[in-house]
Amino acid sequence: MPTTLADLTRLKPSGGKRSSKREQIVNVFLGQEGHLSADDLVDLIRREDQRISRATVYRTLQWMVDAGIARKVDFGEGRFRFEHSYRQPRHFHLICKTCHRSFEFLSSDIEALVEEVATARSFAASQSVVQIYGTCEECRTGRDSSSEAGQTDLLFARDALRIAIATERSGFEFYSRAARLTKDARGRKVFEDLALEEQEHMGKLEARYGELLERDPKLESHPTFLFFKGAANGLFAEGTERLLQGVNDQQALMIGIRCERGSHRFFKKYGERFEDSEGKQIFLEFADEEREHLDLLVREYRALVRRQGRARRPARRKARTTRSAR
Amino acid sequence: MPTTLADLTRLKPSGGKRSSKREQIVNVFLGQEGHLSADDLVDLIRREDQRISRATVYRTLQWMVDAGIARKVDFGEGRFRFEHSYRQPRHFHLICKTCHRSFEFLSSDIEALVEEVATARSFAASQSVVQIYGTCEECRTGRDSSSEAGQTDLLFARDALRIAIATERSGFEFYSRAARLTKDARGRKVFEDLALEEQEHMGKLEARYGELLERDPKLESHPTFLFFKGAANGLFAEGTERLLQGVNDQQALMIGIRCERGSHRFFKKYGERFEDSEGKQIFLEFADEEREHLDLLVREYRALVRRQGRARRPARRKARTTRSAR
DNA sequence: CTAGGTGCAAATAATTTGCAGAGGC
DNA sequence: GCCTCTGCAAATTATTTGCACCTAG
Repeated sequence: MPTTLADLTRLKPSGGKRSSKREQIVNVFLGQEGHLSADDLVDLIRREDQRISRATVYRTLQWMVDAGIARKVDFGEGRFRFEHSYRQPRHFHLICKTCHRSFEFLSSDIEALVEEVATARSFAASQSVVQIYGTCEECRTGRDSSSEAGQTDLLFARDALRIAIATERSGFEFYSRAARLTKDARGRKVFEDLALEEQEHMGKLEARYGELLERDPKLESHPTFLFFKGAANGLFAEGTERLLQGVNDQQALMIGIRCERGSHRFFKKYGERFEDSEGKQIFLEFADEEREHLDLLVREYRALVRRQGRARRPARRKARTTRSAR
Repeated sequence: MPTTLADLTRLKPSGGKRSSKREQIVNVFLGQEGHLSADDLVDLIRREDQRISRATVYRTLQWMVDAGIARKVDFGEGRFRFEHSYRQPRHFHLICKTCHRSFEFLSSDIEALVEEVATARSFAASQSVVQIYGTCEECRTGRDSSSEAGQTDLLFARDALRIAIATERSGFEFYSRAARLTKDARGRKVFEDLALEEQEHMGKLEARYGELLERDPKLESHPTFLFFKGAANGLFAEGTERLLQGVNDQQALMIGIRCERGSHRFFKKYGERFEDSEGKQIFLEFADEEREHLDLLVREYRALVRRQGRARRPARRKARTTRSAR
C-alpha cells in the first residue's frame, strides 16, 4: 500500500507547498480504490473535514495529475474520473454499463497492434485509450464472481512472473533439445550450461511466485490481467519446433540467438514502458538475463564460424540449404 | 453521397414527423464531413437560418443518434462530437492533439483481441472504443500529406476487396498445388475445378477493384484503412505450406476444408458486423462463395472416405499418422 | 384536433476563475 | 513579507428541460 506519508513526500516532483489541506486530499484519494469522480472525492473529504471547498478538491486533483500521482480518465459519462497512477502501469478498461464499475487489464498484444496502426498512418502516438463497454459477469448472473479487483499491482507482478516462467521453461526445453542434437562437443557444452541456467532461474522465479501467493492467497483466483499471446507456450516454443525439423550445429545456435533476442526485446520494452512497480522490476531483471545469454550465444556462434573456416580452408561454403519451408 | 432526400426518407426508423427544421438540420449534418460538435453544427445551421434554436439542434442530434444516422463520440474534450453512422461501419480513431482533427481506421485484429479479453473476463461486450492520441503527420512535418480523409466508405470497400483478392489468390495457389499433389483422379478434378473458380472470381474482383479506382483515382494513395493481418498472404497461405510438407489425398481435402471454413467465418462475421455499405456487400458475397466451396469439399471428403472403406473392407483403418508436428 | 416539434429562457451539472483572506517558509 | 493555497461566490461551458406556442397529419 503506497498510502504512507513517507511515500507521499517522495511524490512531489513539481513545486508546491506542503499544505495540510492538500495533504489531506491526497491521502484520502490514495486511500481509496477504483475510479473516483471529483464529486466522489469531495464527499469523502467532507466526511472528515467540512471546511474543504469543492474548488480546492478540483485544484488538488489537477495538481495530482501534473505530479503524476493521478490519471484523469474519461468513461464517456460527461465527467472525468481519477485513478492512481503511482506504481500502476498504464492500462485499458472494461466498463460495466449497469453497475458503472470498471475493471482494468493490460494487453501487450493490443498495444503492439495499436503501434502498428500508428506507424502505418505515420502518426506519432503518445497515448492510447481502449475501453470495452458492456455488462460485467456479476450484473449478468447476479452472483458475486469474487473478482473484487485485487491490487492490480500484484496482478501485474503475478502475470509478469507467469510469462517469465513460461519463457524460462520453454528456454530450458529448447536448450536441452539443442544440446542433444548438437554434434560438436564444445557447442553441446554451451547448450547444456544454458539449459541448466534456465532451469535454475526458473526455480528462483517459481519461488518468487510462491512468495507472491503468500502475500495474497487468493491471487490465483483472479482472472488474467496482462494479456500476451507469446506467453502461452513461452517465447522459445517456435524455436524448439524448428529444431525438430533437423538443423546443423550452426543453425541451432542461430535459432537460439533469434529466440533470445526476441525474448530480450520483449521484456526490455515492456519493462521500460511501465512506471515503477514489482512487475517492471521482474521484466527488467529478466531482460538483463536474456541479454547475457544472447551475448554468450553470439560469441559462441562467431567462434564456431571461425573454427569451421579453419577446418576447411580453401573450401568455399557448401551451404547445405535444408529446404525447410520459405 | 448519401445526402439526398430520397436517402433521408429511408432513414427514419423510429417515429417522428417530417418537419422542415429537422430536415434542414439533418441535411446540413450529412453534408458535412468529419466530427462535429453540437456547437459546430449550430454555427453551420445559423448560416442559413437564424431562427433555429440551439435546443432544437441538440434535440435533433439526439434523434439522429436514436435513428442510427449519427453516432456520439467522445474525444475527451469535455463535450461530445457527432459523426455519420449511416453506411459507415463502427471504427476506431487516431486523434491529433495539435490540430484536433481525427482519423478513422478499422482493425479486425484489434477487434479479435478485444473480444478475447472480454471473453476471458466473462464480460458481455457491447461496444468498444479505441483511441490513439498523438500528433498527425501534417502537424509534425508541416507539409500536407494529402491524406485528406477520403470517403471512408470507399476506403472500406477498397480494403475489403484487397483482402478478398488476396484470399482468392492464395486459394488459387492452394488448389493448384493440391491438384498437382493429388493421386486420385476424381479428387484431382475437384481441386482443379476449384482452382479455376478461384481464378475466375479473382478476375471479377479485380475488375470491381478497377471500377472503384475509377470512382476515385486517388484511392490507392490513401493509407490502409482496414487492418487485418490475415490479409497479407491470404487465408490459404498456411494451408499451402502444410501441403508442401507432404500429405495424402484425404489430408489435402481436410486442409482445404479448414481453410475454407476459416475464410467463410471471417468474411461472414466481418460482413455482418457492419452497417449497410459496399464493403459489407463484398464481404457477404464472398462469404457465400466460400460456403459453397466448403460444402463441395465436405461432400467430396465424405465420398472419398466411403470409397476407401469399400476398397479395403475388413482392413481396419491403418491410420498412417505422418508425424507432422502436433 | 392533437401528438409531436420548436423557441425561448431558465435549470443543471461539471468544472473554472476572480478575489480577498490565511498560512507556510 | 511574499508567494502560494484556500474558500466562497460568481462565471463558464455543454447540455437539458419546462412551458407556451406552432404545425403537420
